[in-house]
Amino acid sequence: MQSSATPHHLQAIWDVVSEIPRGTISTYGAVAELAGLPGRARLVGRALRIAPESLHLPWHRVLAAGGRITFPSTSREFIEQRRRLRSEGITVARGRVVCEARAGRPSADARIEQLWKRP
DNA sequence: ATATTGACTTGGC
DNA sequence: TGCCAAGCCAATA
Repeated sequence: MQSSATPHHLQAIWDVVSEIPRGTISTYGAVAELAGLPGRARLVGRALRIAPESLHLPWHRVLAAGGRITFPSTSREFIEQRRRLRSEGITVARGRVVCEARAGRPSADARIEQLWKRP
């Protein structure tokens, strides 16, 4: 039997993130909840940090509460995340996603809508 | 075994 | 807007 090296909760988090549609965004907290781990946003951050490159997760679509990018504004990660978001048509200003950019995806299915809960 | 850290969140001032 | 304290908890030191 396989005593998996990857804990169940990490896999659950990666699964949720992999389902975030292109052009839409979510938050660490929301992902944690959908993964069945309410209140454990930090674990989501960690899960993304150690995620195997081979999974090609859309990590840039996961933001901190309020649509903020959590990396230092001068860091390579910050620049890269902002670049990827913009390439999907999402507006980013002052380190955060602009409201209109979040709401502009009414077509997303119900499950995905739960990802973004703060207006 | 104890202390600190961190890709977080919420509430309060 | 911003800083701080709590709550969160696996990984590091």
